[in-house]
Amino acid sequence: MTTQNKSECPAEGLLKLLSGKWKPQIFLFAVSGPVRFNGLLRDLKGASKQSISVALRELEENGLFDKHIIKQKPLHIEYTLSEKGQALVPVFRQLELVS
Amino acid sequence: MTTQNKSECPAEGLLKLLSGKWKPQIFLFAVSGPVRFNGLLRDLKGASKQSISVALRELEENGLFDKHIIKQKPLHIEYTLSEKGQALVPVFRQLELVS
DNA sequence: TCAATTAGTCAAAAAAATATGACTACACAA
DNA sequence: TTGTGTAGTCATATTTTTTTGACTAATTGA
Repeated sequence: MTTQNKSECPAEGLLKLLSGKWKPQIFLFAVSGPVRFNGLLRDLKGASKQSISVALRELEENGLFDKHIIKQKPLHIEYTLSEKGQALVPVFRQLELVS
Repeated sequence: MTTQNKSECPAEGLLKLLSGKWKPQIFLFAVSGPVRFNGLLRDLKGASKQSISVALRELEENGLFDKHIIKQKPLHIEYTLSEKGQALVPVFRQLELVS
């Protein structure tokens, strides 16, 4: 750590987390249902594997998404909104109203 | 414009605007009262003139802050939350609750 | 008139975020 | 055993954001 970040806006971390490139879109997709790596790669025109990978990891590490390994038939991984993630949905809606 | 940005999360622009470096802190200060360029330069340890200048301009251009030229005694400029800016305060509070 | 305070701008450098393209590894079907 | 789909990683560009430091310009106090 540097010298220490005194004060700070409490919402800052969350704002940063949610504003990265592709994050809002990924979040929006996730509101409608589970999201998958390759699906996003197809749907988000212009997004790279790397970006999607990083976005999903960060969203998961910060507890907004849950990562589920589905051992069924095709064997794949699903990302879904966690409870904390769900709690953000109304905040997003409010944000839209302000725009 | 490039090819065109189809879809998009409606809150995306606002998220981007608010998540830039120093922006959340500046916003937080503004909730307590008018903010000024040199005041922020003093209070935000590590922030550069440039960053503050850009942040204030962007917040103003996007209608979150109002810029007032105070012709009184010391003659200075004050930035205050606009109505739209005020409308964001409860959103920030909600955001804090989620964290 | 000299120095400080106000509020910036500008070009260039440094740092951080994203994209590119190659590569890995497992499962399944033909 | 070759090919397809799954889900990535990694090193290296490229792009964007932020910082640095020099400079401007008007106002005020001494």
